[in-house]
Amino acid sequence: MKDNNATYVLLGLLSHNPMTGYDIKKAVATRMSYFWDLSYGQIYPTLKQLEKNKLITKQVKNNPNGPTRKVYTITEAGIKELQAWLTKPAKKEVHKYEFLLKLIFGDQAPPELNQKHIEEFKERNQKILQTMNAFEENLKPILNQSESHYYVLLTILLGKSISKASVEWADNTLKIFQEHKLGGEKL
Amino acid sequence: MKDNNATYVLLGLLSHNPMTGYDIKKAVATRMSYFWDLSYGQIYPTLKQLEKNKLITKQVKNNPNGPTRKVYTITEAGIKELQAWLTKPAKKEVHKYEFLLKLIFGDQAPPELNQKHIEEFKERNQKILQTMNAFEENLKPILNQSESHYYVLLTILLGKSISKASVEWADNTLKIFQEHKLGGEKL
DNA sequence: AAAGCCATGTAACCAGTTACATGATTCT
DNA sequence: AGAATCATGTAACTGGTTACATGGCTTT
Repeated sequence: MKDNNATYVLLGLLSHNPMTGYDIKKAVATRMSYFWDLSYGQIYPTLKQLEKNKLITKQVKNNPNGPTRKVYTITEAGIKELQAWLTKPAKKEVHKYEFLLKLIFGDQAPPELNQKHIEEFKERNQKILQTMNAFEENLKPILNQSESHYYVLLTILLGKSISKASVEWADNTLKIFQEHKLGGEKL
Repeated sequence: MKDNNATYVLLGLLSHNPMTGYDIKKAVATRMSYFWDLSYGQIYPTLKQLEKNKLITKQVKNNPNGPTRKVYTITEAGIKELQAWLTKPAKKEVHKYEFLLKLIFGDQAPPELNQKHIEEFKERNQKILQTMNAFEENLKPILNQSESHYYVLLTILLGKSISKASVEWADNTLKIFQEHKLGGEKL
């Protein structure tokens, strides 16, 4: 049994609801969009492997409009596996900020270009903030329906804080760029 | 010529100073620690390939105390390649928060465990904050020595803002956990 | 004496992306 | 009519990690 994170994302999601691979993709792309990602190239093979290890079971449902849906349900053994993983300390966060890679070598580029990278970073974060706010609004009215919603909310709140801090940094930095430009000097 | 990011990290660093593979590893681990990482398994093969493509040149320096140092210097063609890459828009940021993956499935675990994950996240971010503050202090006195230092500073400031926001989120979240525990209810 | 740093590198592996293939239904 | 969504999946590739190998010097 492989113990990569993809495995536990699937087990975790299936611990809430039986789902198809397609559903899982969508669930990750929405409620985990800020901090995780999974492609079909990971999902389908992992589902197959989890089934083989009896951590999930499959029900093939005939679908009149479209291909047959394969709905997966977590087993007792699957729940145990998930819970065991939860007790292990989390690895440290991994970040890849390609734009910072470009900015840190900014002395090799015209200031306008550096500014453009910062502006685009700002826009990406504003978009994330909007998405997170929308999730939060959707979540609020159903918060009492399931304990799991509280935990989803917590992850959204972190996404919001970080995006907000990122937008603020971008604003401050752009201001500095602007001041130096007005003065006619190089940064 | 491959155009993965490792290539441009090396070109960028070498655009500031001639360096060995070992130096590059250390430079990434310090000034880029917040937003990038490279292993020797990427560095040495990439250096070889960059040399073959004449974007960098190698000087073998005999080293009395230890193995021979291979110092790499960027060429004109290398600078051009770097600058061309800088003009391309940056890909969006990639984040992996394994602890959020554990937290989002927190309904499958005892509250103390979720709390522990948050506390460890907080500690990681406090450590980063300390490191960033130390970098900032080291940078301040030499800020005028080279334009590139300003750009390094900007990346440090973003790292600081995000870590600060993360610590604050952790504090707020832990407070909520504490309140619910005192009240005897489940979260 | 042992741990850690300096300094090189490779091979095997694991993680993750992308492009492709298929095809019906539903929305604009 | 065309685009998007539903729904499955694989193969080839790229990116990145880890473990190993080597060995002297320096610090505790």
